[in-house]
Amino acid sequence: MTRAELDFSLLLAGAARLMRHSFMANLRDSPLTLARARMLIHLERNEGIRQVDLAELLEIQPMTLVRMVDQLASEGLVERRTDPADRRAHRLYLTDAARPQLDIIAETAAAVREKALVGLDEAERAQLTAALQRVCRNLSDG
Amino acid sequence: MTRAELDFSLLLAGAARLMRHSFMANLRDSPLTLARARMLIHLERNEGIRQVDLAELLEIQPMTLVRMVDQLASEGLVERRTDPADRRAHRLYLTDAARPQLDIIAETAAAVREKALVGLDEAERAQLTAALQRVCRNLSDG
DNA sequence: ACGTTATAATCAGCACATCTTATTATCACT
DNA sequence: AGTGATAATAAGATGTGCTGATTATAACGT
Repeated sequence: MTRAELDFSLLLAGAARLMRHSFMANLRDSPLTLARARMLIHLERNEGIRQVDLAELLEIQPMTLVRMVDQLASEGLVERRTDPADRRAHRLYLTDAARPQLDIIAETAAAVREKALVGLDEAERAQLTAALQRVCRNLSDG
Repeated sequence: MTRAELDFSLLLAGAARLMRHSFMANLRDSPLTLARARMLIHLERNEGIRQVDLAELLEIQPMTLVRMVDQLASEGLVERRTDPADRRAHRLYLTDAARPQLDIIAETAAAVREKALVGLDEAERAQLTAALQRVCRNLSDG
């Protein structure tokens, strides 16, 4: 661990990079990536959401979401249905094929979390979670 | 903050993404990015390092580093010199033009850190840093 | 001394996540 | 009916990473 790693930005970026490696290693045989998993999870909790609203939830640009939906749709995990009340809009739904993928995501996330948090007790884990949530809030506004 | 954000992997990835946005916003008029900044910082502390060794330090593939060195060299921030003792190898050096960039990096990192850590006292910041370092160690091995 | 193997860098080509700018269809409001 | 906003998308770019193949050089074993 060099001194450079002590800087917060690099430390956070490094942790995220390592976590993503770990996540991907657990998903080697799956069409999923962390970003796609993130999208599926949000979709599970917000089925029927419009693309523009999901993009805002994920804090990405609508066009970025279009591409991700294209991929997930081509893999048969997500379905676009035109909104009957607004023919400009598409509403997004998970397919049956997506359900087992969501289970895999949950297992993978649990495995990565356990590996990442080895040596931290419950209180420390709660503190870390709370601190990261605070960081997200701080960086989100403005 | 949805329930999905509570999952550790997504929370960490989200925090890193927001941090990177913030970092980039602070560097809008610069040729630097977070990855390039990371490389320059490691280079500052290890001038004359060979590419393969820097790649290992950064935990990226040598080819990935070649591209980054190409970019930084084309911007005049980094210089390749052939190793007199091993004509296969290049040793990397910062140019004078890189020094002010390193100052900018330090300022940007400080600004981002302050924005990210608003509302956390010194003890909480130290805990967060320690926890993230532990996470990095945990995810690094294996 | 020579041949094999390992190493350093690079070429070529790809994948993913992300952006910006512009376009099209549709909606909402006046 | 006309104007402006909105939803999705097209087109094209960038940044960050990968794998596999290639070239030059070094190191080692016999």
